[in-house]
Amino acid sequence: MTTLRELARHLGLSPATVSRALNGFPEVGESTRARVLAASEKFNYSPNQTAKRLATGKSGMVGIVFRSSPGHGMDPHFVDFLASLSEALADSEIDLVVHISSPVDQLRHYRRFINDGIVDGMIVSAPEPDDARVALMESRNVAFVVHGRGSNVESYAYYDIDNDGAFASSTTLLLQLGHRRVALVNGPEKLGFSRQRRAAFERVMGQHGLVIPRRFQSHDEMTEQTAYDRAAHLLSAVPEQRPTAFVCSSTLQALGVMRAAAEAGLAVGPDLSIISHDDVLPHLRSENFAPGLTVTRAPIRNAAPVLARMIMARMDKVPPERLQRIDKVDLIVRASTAAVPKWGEDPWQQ
Amino acid sequence: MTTLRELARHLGLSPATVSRALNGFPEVGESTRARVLAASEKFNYSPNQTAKRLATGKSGMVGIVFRSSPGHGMDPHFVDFLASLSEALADSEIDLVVHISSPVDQLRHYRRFINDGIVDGMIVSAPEPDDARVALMESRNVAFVVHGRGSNVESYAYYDIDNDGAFASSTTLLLQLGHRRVALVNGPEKLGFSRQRRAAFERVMGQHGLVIPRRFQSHDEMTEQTAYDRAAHLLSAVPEQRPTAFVCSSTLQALGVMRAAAEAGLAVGPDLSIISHDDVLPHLRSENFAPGLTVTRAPIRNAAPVLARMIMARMDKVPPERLQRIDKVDLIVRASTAAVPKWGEDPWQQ
DNA sequence: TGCAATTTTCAAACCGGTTTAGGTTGATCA
DNA sequence: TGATCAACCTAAACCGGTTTGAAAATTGCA
Repeated sequence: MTTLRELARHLGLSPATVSRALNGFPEVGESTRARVLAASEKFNYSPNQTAKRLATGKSGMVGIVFRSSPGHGMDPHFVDFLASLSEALADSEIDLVVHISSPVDQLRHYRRFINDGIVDGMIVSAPEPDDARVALMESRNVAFVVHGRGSNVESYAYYDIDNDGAFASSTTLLLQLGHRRVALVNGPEKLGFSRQRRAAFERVMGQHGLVIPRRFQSHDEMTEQTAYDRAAHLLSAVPEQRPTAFVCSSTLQALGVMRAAAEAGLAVGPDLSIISHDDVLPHLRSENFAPGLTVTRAPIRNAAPVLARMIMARMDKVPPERLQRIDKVDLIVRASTAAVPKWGEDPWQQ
Repeated sequence: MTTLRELARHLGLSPATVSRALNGFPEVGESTRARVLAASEKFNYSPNQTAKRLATGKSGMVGIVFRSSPGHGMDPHFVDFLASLSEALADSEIDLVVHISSPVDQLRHYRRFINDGIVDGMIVSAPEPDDARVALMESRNVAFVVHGRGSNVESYAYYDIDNDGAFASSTTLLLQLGHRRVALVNGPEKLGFSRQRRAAFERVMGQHGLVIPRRFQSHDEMTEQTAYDRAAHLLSAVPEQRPTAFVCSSTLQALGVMRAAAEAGLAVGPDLSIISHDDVLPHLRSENFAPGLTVTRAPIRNAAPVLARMIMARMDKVPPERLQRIDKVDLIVRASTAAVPKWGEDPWQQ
């Protein structure tokens, strides 16, 4: 391992000049810079990152903490997000330090990242309205960006999709098709995006004078199995008490509902409409479902490059208000949605 | 942020003593140590990791590079491994730096980790016989441990499962049940574990005088879809040219074969036997398959704590020969394997 | 040619820990 | 009482970069 000092000695220059030459400072003569660059190449010099960090006070690392519930493994959404994020950051020579922990231990990992000065930025996923992680980072003055929003009035840097627009469109479509008994299969109740989605759903339904009984909204882990359980239960009711349409928060959940529909002998489309939000996971292509699934589409991968840019901007002290972005989502209609069947035209009976 | 020097000033001690007191050196008086600990608590002192690293020359970080093929996302095996590894390392205050890259870019990431002194150890997955990553790390004298073995005669530290034993048992079981036309659905050809599995399969078949035609062994990415394609093709042949049993390298592949069997109108068990290796992924429980899948079982999560201990030992210069472990795997028989049907008792016709 | 203005380079301090090589104590022993 | 030794503590060097403040070299202009 060549050090900067050695390189300087070989060149008959001071470490200061070599450092400046390598980092592109303007106060170095062009011929000198060329010599330095050549020598650094020749001696295969590569600056010690740790020393650099100590001197500059920047670690060049960004931290991220994923949740993994004990028996469940990691949410495929997180996995896809992680993969695309790693790619997006690699271009900027930023390294990603990943911790995976149970939901309860999250804060412990954040503290470690922050107290020990391991990273100079954090990326937060799936925030809640008054998120403890956010509060911690704000009090410590750590740069961070958020994937999603805890509420509609956050002051931090975030990238979010237009959950409100997405679920308003979905709900409106179902209403236009004549559906009245629509059930919502949502994500965990506390999470920001779940709230946004639920609010949009209830608002649009409300505007049509429809009130959704409690049991036709569920807030759970977003797995195929829990959605299946939920849907199977609802579909086991007598026809006039069954939903004629489901709005799901993820394609995994939609799969669960489709399985329940199949078991109940209902044809998806003609007998039962299903619509879902689609984060476009690699192994789960909604266009290949049978029948093709109507979705609001917003690839989770799109978030990565944006958040990568944002965290770098935040580490350069760009004010967070400048770093807030909400992307529209597309509504893609396929065969899983159709006009309400005759037997299902009445709204819920309270 | 309190520094060590500030803490020392408050205590009327030298930084050296404080450092020693905090790190448990014996040459510090017990009363002094107590005072230091109390003060460090009171001032909420936490040593700057970067400074520590520079001084000690250790980074306290371990690197890992995962492959993610473009359209495919990350292999669920890797994901599960990552999650358990992160947990295992967290206990030792070791941080995991994760890069995710396409297979071709792997070496570039390894170089970055090593040249820039980001990590002081690497964890390698799915090695090949003359693995370029291994060669790089050996030439640079970097600590590393390997999940799996490139060949049976490696000198590095590794944790592997007894692939040979597993696939020998599976193959033997099928032969005992009367099967002769057994097809192998294996992982990528170059990888160490694929070679071990194939070798065991061919050896046991050979011992019974059976030679497997080329087209009845496939080496591919381990996805449901490719296994389905492969099996569907084989099962489309006339009955006397069809395999009566499949040996799969992962439960994902077994799912693909089961799907192909269903479409070919074959009942898994009575008409077609399927056996698979099972890494016990959280969402894919082989006991819940219909019918239950006969497997050789070795949870991939078991590897994490072992490898975590090993990499720490390697960083402490424990010689790699001491750090080699191969775990036996269990053969669990369920309903997916049964005696060969009458129409399938003849071996392959060349 | 002379002197100020501008470039270019350098010595030294700094980041915040660890570690080496010595110093002080006070107790022990002859 | 003075020498010896352990126990405890400290000053200063060190890790390998960056950055400040000033000096040296070059250039511009009268």
